[in-house]
Amino acid sequence: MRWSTYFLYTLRDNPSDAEVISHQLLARAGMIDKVAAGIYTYLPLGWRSVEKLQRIVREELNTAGAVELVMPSVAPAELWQESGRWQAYGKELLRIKDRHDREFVFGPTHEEVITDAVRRRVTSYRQLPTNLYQVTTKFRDEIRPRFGLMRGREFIMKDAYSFHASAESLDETYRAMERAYRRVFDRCKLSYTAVEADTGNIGGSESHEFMVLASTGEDAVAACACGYGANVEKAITGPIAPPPAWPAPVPAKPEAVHTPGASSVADVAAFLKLDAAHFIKTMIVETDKEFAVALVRGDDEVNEVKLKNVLDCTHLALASEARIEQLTGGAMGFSGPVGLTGVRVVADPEVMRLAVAATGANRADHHLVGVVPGRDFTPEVVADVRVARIGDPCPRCGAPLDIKRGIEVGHIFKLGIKYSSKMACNYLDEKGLSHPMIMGCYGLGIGRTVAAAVEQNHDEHGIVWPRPLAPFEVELIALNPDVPAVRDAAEKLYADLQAAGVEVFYDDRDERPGVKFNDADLIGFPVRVVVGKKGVELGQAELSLRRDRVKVTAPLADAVAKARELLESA
RNA sequence: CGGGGCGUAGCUCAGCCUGGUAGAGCACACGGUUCGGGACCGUGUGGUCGGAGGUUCAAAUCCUCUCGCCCCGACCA
Repeated sequence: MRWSTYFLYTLRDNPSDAEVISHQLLARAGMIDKVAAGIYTYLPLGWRSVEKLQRIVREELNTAGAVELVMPSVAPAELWQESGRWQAYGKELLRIKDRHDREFVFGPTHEEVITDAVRRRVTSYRQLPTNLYQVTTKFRDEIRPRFGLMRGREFIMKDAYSFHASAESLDETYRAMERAYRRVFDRCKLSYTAVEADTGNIGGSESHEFMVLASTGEDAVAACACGYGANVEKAITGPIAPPPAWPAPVPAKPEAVHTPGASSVADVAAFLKLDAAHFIKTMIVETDKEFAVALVRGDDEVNEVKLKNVLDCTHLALASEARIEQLTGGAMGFSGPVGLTGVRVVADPEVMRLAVAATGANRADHHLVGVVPGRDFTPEVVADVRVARIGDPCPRCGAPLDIKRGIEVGHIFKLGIKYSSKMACNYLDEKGLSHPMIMGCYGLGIGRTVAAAVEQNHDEHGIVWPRPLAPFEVELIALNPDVPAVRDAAEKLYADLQAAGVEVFYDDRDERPGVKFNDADLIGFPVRVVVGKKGVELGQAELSLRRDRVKVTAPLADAVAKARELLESA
């Protein structure tokens, strides 16, 4: 491809709305173009990367036994009403009406459509398992799209759905998909980790996320050298260190202490000369079902995802000040579990391990000290609801956990019968009995993976594409295209590289050398071949790898072979 | 949805506080000099100052409303 006839326009300045490096570089390199918040055009160069990733994904999924199809973006509301998600999905679901006022959704995911397609065809265990996938454009009307391709509203995603007659069969496919994902990300040369994850509103029993490690990642993952890894939403830990010894005799019953104006744990701890870990932090929450109270140790934070699962609810928020006063009889900021009635109390195990503690007195400007869990209050539920912290013991081996940030590029779920039971997607077993099919679903963000690759592979000059995702493999630069000898040498190299099957992008523009070099660094193809006046006089071309930018020269006649050699090491 | 910020030329931005003929750099066009790491000189093209309403002799500038975009938070597969 010749630059002069291609559609590539690089930017000298970062777009003012680009925050993260992948967004800045993809925009400056002329690969994406924002059309509206969270909605992008893939320009020709960007689309080539996307297509390369799609090809890799298709190859690995086909190998794993999945079969490709394409479902429509727009689906009738009836299917979503049948699954219950018309109600449950919320505002992220883009709902549209046609000219007859019939309601449709622009699909954010396709469980309903695929389940409908399968139930109308598959009726016997003999037809199972089956695993279907597509690579399509999805739309989720995110509250706040951001970070370019990393959290768009419209985005390209590969989604696969498998149907089974047994949990064993699902497990087999789940493992096969996990292996396929590993091969995809390995082939893209990405540094990633697969971690245990929460299933969120999709539902299901088991779930893993594939995280590309990057400081700009939106998710935090807890990881241990022993191999344990989990999204912090899900991460569990071993028992954490107890607080320092209680500095006074433990009273027979809690004593109220005047703590004027001090409601944060840090303030009260300083005031009472106690450690934050001596406190029981009391959070009053409101769910779609009830009000509830969550207790964690004073130096811990409540993990809302874990709490949601414990309370079995879909929405959860902090209760209003008025509600808190009504439920506890005291001011906000001074709540505690002692004497609380009429609400479910969920205590973290670390709270129950406290020998003695301090907490709010349910009375303005007062705290209770000498509270003994189990003696002075008894929670309805004891369950892990704390956020894992860096340095906490690994639940498997006890070593300190590390917490890193990651970009979620893939997520696989064991769905179970959540959709098949609601939508009557059933099969007959060998005895003629009807059962809902057991399902799995497997998502992989295409655009997000390309963005993650840039986050992980760049330097101060621009993108450093891993070869499998690079739009082109070689950038050929004719430094002085107006010099006939240079032009001829470059043209011959261009033709020879193409004949050798190398994806070559030929910068034949009438630009100054500096412009061409800087653009080459910015768009970041793995190998650069430069033909200039001095080199041509010596019969030489200059080659370099984008990764280290170390220049070597080779006779023009050997330049193609040298370029291929460099590509192999790219 | 709460808090904050920004909308002025294709891009990045100044001008707004304190109302008075709309600016710079880059890009683009033409001429010339240059040509191995984002050249220089000269000339030139290009803007309903996001939109609507209001105040005023006069509004990019002040006021009201509205739309869009960005950041923080809440939310979320």
